[in-house]
Parts: sequence; C-alpha cells; structure tokens
Amino acid sequence: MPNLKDVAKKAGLSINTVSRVLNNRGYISEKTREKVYRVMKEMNYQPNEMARALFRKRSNMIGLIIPTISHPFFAELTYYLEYYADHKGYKLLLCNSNRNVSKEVEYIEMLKKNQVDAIIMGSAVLDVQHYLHLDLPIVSFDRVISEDIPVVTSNNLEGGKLAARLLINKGCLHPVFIFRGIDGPQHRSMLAGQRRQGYEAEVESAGMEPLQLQLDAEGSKHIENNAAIIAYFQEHPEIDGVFASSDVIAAEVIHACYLLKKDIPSEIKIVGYDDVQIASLISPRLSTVRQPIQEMSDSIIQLVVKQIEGKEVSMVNTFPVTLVERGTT
Amino acid sequence: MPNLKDVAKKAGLSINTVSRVLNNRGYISEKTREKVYRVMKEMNYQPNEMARALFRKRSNMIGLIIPTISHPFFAELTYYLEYYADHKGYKLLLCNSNRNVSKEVEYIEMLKKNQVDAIIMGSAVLDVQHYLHLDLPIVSFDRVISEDIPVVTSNNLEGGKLAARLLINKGCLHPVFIFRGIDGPQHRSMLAGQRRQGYEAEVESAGMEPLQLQLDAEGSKHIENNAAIIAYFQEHPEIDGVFASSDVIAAEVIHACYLLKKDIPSEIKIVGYDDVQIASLISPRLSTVRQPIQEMSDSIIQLVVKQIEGKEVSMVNTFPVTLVERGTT
DNA sequence: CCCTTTATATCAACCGGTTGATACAAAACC
DNA sequence: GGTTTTGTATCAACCGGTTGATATAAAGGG
Repeated sequence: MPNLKDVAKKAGLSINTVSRVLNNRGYISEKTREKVYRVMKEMNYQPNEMARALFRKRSNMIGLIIPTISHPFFAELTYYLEYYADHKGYKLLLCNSNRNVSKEVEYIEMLKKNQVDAIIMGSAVLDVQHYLHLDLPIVSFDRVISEDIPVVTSNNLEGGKLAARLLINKGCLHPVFIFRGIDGPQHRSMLAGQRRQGYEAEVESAGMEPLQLQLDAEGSKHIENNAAIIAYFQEHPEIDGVFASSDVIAAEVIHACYLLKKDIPSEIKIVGYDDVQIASLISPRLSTVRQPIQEMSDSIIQLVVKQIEGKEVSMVNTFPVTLVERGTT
Repeated sequence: MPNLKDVAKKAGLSINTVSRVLNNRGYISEKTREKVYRVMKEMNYQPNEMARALFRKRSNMIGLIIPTISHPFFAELTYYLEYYADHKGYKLLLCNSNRNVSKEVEYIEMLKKNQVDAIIMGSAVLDVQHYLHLDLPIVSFDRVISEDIPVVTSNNLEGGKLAARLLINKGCLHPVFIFRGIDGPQHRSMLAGQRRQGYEAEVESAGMEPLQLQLDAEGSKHIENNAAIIAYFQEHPEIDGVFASSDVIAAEVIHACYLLKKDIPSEIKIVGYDDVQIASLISPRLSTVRQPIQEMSDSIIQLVVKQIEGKEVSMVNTFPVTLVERGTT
C-alpha cells in the first residue's frame, strides 16, 4: 500500500504539501492540487485512518456491547445503530457479552485500549463503580447506570399498562406476566422491570391478582422454557391471558398453547413486547407493545455524537410505546 | 489517559524500558518489572492499541460485510463469528450493505482505510474485478467470488435434495420451491442457487414437475410476500408441499397457510433452510435443513486467521447439512 | 585482576500521518 | 523600486507506541 511519502515522491512534492491538499489547509495552487489528486488516483492511494486517528485522538469508532446479537431485538437495534452511526461517519465494533460480568469488563477494557470514541451499553450487569473512572462517553440502553450517564429507553411502565389494559379489555380474568429472570424484580435498575410494574398496577386496579411466571435467565434453550410454560399452564388452567416481556417469549408461549391445544385468541390472549420481525411472522400474528427501535437507535447515536463533541445531553430519554393489535388478542 | 511517557516518568525509567516490560523483550530485572507493573496499575495505564497497530501494521480487526444483521441467519452467523474472532484476539467491524452495490464498495474502501487485517464478505454483489487489487485477505460466504478467494458454504445442492426427498417421501405430489429473487437463477455464482438445483434434480427424478415461486427481492415487507404466496396458493390449489429457501420465508408460508386455513402438515408440508432460532419458535415447529452455523463460523475465522498469518488455505470449504424433522412435515 | 558474559537501561529511528512556524517567491500597492 | 500582501512549499515536532544498536554496570571465569 502506498503512503504519503510515495505519493509525494511521485508528485515531486514534500509530504506536508500533499497532506495539506488532503486536508484542505493553507494555500495550495490549483495545479498542485490537481497533480496530487491525479497521482493519488494513479497509485490508488488510501490515507491510513489509524495514523490520522492517532494524531487526532479520534478513531471514529463506537464500541457496542450487547448481550447477544442473535436475539432479534438486539439484531434490529444494532441494524439501525450501524445505519445511523455510518451516516455520522462512525464505525461499530461489535461485542456480545452474554450478560457475563467478566466478559463485560474485558470488552470495556478492550474498547478503551482500542481508542473507541464512545461506548453504547446494551448489556449492563456491572456496578456503577466500573464506569466512574472510564472517562469515555457512554450511552446506556434500557438501564440506569448512574445519574450522569444518559440512558435511552422505551416507556416500559406505560407499555406494561397498555398490555395489561388490552388483556383486561378483551375480557381476560386471569392474566399472567411471563418474563426472563434478568428482567425481574431483582434488577430494579433494569428499566424493563417497569414493564412488570405497569402491568401489576393496571391489573390490581382492575381488582385482579397480578400473577407472574419467571423463566430461568440462563435457560435460553427453548425446551426448558417451553416445559416451564406448559407446566405453569397445567397448574393454572384458569389462565386466559399472557403478557410476555418480549416477543420471543411470546412466541414460546404461543407454542406452548399450540401443544396444549389452547386456542388463541378465544381461550387465551397473548401480548408481547418489542414488535420485532418475528411478531408479524408467527401465526397468528402477535399483538404486541411496539418499541420505536429505529427512532431509539437514532437517538442513541445522536447522544453518542453529542457527547463526543462535548455538548450537553439529556440524561433520560424515554420513547413512547404503541399498542399493535394483531391476531393474538 | 496516561501514556508510556507518564508511566516511565513516574517509575523513574525511560520509555523504552517500560515498553520492553510490556512486550517481554530483552533483559529486565524482577525489581524493575514489578515497579513498572505497580505504576501501571496505580495510574490505570492502558496501552494505546492504535499506536501499536500503526507500528506493527496489524490492527487485529476484521471487517464483516453482510446484507443485514437483522436477518436471523446473519445475526446467528455474526454471533459466532464474533465469538471465534474474540477467541483469536480479533475484533469485528460490522457493516450492513443491504445488498447495495455502492454501499459495498464504500464499505470495502472504508475497511481498507481503517487497516482491517481481513474482510469477511457475507454480501457479495460486486464483480470480481473489485477484489483483484484489494490486496487484503478475504473470506467469502456462500458465494464464489473468484478462484483464489476462499469460500465457506453449506452443501446447498445436497440440502435441496434432502428437502425435496423429505417432501416426496411424505407423499407430496405437487411441491414448490419458494425463494427470494436474490437466491434465484440469475445469480448463478450464488451458491444458494444450488438449493434450487438440488431440489429440481430430486423432484424431476421422481417424475414430478419442479414448480417455483420467486418472491420480490426487495419486497422484504411481509405483506407483499404474504400476498404473493397467498395468490400463488389460490392459483395452484394442488400444491401440497413447500421447500422455502430460508426459515424466514418458511414462516411466511406458514402464515399464508394459517390464513387460508390449510392444515400443516396434513394438507401441506413445509421445509425450511438454515435452522435458525425462529424454526423452533414457530408453531408448528419447522422442519428444516440445518446449516452448521457455529462450525461454519469457526471455519471462517480460521480461514481469516490463516490468511493473515500467510498460511495456505483451502479455497472451497463445504459443510454438510442435516435434515431436522419437526412439525411441518 | 583482567576479560568475557550476562543483565539492565538508553539512543535514535520508525510506523503514517498532521500542523504551527517559517522560508521564499510572486503579485499588489504606493 | 521598495514594501507589504498573498500564495506556495518546507522544516521540524508531534501522536503513542516498538525495536535494533549501543552503552553501562554487575557477575562469573581463568
């Protein structure tokens, strides 16, 4: 690969002059400029962005840490994050933490060593202290890390209420909230926990008992979840409505119903959360609480860029959710 | 952020000595070594990997270009690619091309400027010529770019045959192959086209006509696909089996059957391709041709690393597929 | 005790760029 | 024509590291 020196030599100029052409700095004659461009094209010269980054102390890279890209929600989120990052001239470094604490620590260190300009945390199992001396712009997703780290989230409380209200309005008398361990009460700071709270509030105010079923956090194997859901349905045959904390869990619930030959929506109604592709792909199509993933991604990137540019940002960025009624209610 | 100079000053040593400790080069006394480590810990020093990369001409970054991370297949592939890359000390730079030619060109240039050590092409709509003067290790996925660029793929021909044979064995008399435009005959070099060929060969040898339905390449909107599938089923009521070129398409077919109240598997049988999460999430669970995504990802990373290290690699790497029979056949 | 090893630390050049200060020439002004 | 202004190109230092060559001191050998 040719470098500036090669270009300069071939053009009969000094390195700095060529660099000046590249950066549009100082006075350069048209003749010189054209010659430089010509030679660059001839040699197929590409500036070394690493060298530039080193000098400028700006890599234009953003580290993205999520539990796993194979989850549809994070896949869609990441798609849009990459889209908006690219628009602003940033590249995305992908990290799957699997919600593993030590992996998260390692990735944060790695990203810092690699001079990313900012980190987007979509997985956050670490304590605040780890972030204090990080000295790097961060945007958190769906979890409050600390008061001075901006967070982007959907209105989970409202989402929980919407889902509960829909089930109630459709005549459910015994709805249950089904969630993964990670989304549960033990992780208070996890904003997704508010889905549960919204659901509880609404169900209680309708004079019903807010039932819950917690699936094993690690048991992402469908079989285990499936067994747990089926067992729960058999123990509680009165259940006639489900609010699942994600569309993927809702799909598992639907499958359990299929196996138990419970008809949807006549015998049991189901509401998911997220509105990812799978929601409109399964049969019947899933009623769900829609998070505006694209807008949220846009916001995340904007917050990242603003912070990098040293501007003020708002700390809590909550996006409205909307109810999407389809075939399961 | 402290740098080597700061560490050296605080430890009362020269920069180079400290660098030697970091790199385990030359003779260093235990005392010196310990002192350096202590000071580094005290200052929370992290070496600047960009500077190291600049000198070593090795960024330890791999560029990944795929159509879109939001497709479940690429999401799972990417999950494992990141996993194995991380194991070998490489980071992944994510690029969604949307199968857009100019995007692909831009991304390739960007990756080159950013000094990635190699590129994994999961999207490849470009001509060979673009890759010729790239002068960078490449591994292609599911598409032969040129003779000297290694490719990793599943045995698509065999997969097509397996699927067709399953449908035939289960008694289908009028099976149809449904695929997206991009996977079709016009892209001969696309190995996924071989799924069709395998299917055709098997169906013909059973004395039946190999029917086909091509969905709009761009119409990734479910609605359009759905309408197309439903229309096809209404025009061809004799259809009693479907081989879909991906699990996502199979899900769309299942949904069309749900709307048309065609019972699966009694009235119509369906086989997908990939065996991604969604296959075991939909109801009934999808029979499909399984690609060994994890092993393929491992192989891709191995090919990448070998090439970076200047070793010889095999050009064609075909992985066996297996039939996974579930509820749709 | 001198000479060779062996251990330890430093000098200086380099990776591929950027940029403030500066030299030099040509054009513009009075 | 001398002086200022403006245009053009170069010098040298820097970003944060790495490394071959070299200097210096301590230990070992005869």
